[in-house]
Amino acid sequence: MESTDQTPLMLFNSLTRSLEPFAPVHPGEARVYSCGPTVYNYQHIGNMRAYVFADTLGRTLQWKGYKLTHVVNITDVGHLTSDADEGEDKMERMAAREGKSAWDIARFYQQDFERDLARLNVQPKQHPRATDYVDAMIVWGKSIADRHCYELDSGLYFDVATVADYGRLARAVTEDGEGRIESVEGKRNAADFAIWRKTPPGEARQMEWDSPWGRGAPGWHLECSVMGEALLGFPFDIHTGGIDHREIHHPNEIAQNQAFCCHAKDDGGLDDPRNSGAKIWMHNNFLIDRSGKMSKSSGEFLRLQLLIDKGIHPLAYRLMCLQAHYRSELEFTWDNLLAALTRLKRMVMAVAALRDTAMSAGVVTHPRLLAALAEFDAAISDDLNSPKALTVLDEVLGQKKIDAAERLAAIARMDAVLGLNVIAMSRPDLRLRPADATISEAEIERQLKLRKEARADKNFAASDAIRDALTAAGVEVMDGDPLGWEWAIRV
RNA sequence: GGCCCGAUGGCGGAGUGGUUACGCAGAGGACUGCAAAUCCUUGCACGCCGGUUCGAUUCCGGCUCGGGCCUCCA
Repeated sequence: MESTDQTPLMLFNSLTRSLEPFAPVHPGEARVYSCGPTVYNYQHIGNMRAYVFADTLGRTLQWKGYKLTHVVNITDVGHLTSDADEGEDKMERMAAREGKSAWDIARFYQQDFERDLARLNVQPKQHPRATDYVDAMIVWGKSIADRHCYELDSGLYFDVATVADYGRLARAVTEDGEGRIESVEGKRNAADFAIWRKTPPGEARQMEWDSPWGRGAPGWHLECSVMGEALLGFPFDIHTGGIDHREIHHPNEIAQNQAFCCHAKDDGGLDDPRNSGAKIWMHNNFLIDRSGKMSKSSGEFLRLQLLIDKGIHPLAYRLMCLQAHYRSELEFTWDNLLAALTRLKRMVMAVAALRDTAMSAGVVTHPRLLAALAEFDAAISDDLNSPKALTVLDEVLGQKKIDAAERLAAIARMDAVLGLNVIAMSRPDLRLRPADATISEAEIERQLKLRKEARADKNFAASDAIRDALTAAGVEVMDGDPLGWEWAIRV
């Protein structure tokens, strides 16, 4: 085994706003919980950045030799469209719109979500559903109710003043001020949140359960605390989510965890990393779309399927994400996505050329390659600097004087972290048929055969006419390329 | 109104107290009937004003501009 993975893994902890060395709670293991989607609709490509990030984190932990346990929850309990205890339940609203049950809606969109994960080469993870943990949530609620909660007509509320350091993660003082949070009548603190929401008298919901606080549904922060504890045990190593969760959801989750863990206010608070449930809290920044199509409330929105329909391979999207640091905002543009697709294509071609040369992956012994692996390790160990790690991969691809089998081995190791699957893909895999294509592949091949004959006869007028016709049909002819042709991508 | 962040070449995006990525696009070359694809080479940057420093794109302050969150959101 090469000694290339010696750099300590440094991760940015949002709780302390600083880089910290990863020190596993359980020797040799890494336990990670990533906030998953609410499955009331399709996920847009902005949502998916969080899972590409979480997956890259998981792969990095594996590269470092840790046995990974990774949970991505599925929120299938409908949350209200507003946090002010009013508004519709998102799940039930969509169910009504589509004429299905809320349960069917949840199953359908969970399936779609998991299909997108697979397309992005996200490694399989545990996907617990909130509805399967309602009993556990009630048990949890009962355990903290006396010391930390109070009951109102609308439900059981958590008193954030009962735990130390509330809101440290958010770094924001949310006391009064001119906040726009509409306070629920009777709440002790503006930031108090529901542990359990009672179904209003006279109403009935598709998803509701009996509890000591009446029939209703769990508050939306509770499920993550409960499933995280149930599947990973407190404290676990890393909790991830989108940066938006840093302000409300995760501070509330932490408060619940503190209440569950210690039941005392002077327990060291969040200075003791065991009290927050997870030791490290990581947040990915947003994918920004200036066209405004990232918002689900806008009706039409960008999702992975749309990219695929245009003939853009989903791993180009993954590469686009990896080209930026996860903590930086990333601007989505079609140009940027296409740039990533071109880069991916060239990487795949370069690796395929290596596979043609080398019988099999070799053992990495060349000093330059060992140095490259060390550089790669240093890059990802520096809070997952994937853009830099990618340049190392590019460099190895360009080291044409070094033995192909050795390079293949080094690339395979890097690819296992990046998850781009360049090690196994070949050029035709990237040639996705656009949804609006009209000409068949067989017809394209037939036309190209005719064109080849015309060219052999030096009948260039005929061959150019065929090419023009193919171009009009959205097919790009490439004579000097073994692949022969490609779909033209129109965005 | 409150809290916070950013400003890097045509676009995207790393990084650094002194020589500074990388990708895509562009340019030149090889190849080609032409074009495309591919390969090789390559030009281009660090918002403005001060300060600290031998030296700042990198540190500090101010300004301008942009963005995010405070409301379901990755």
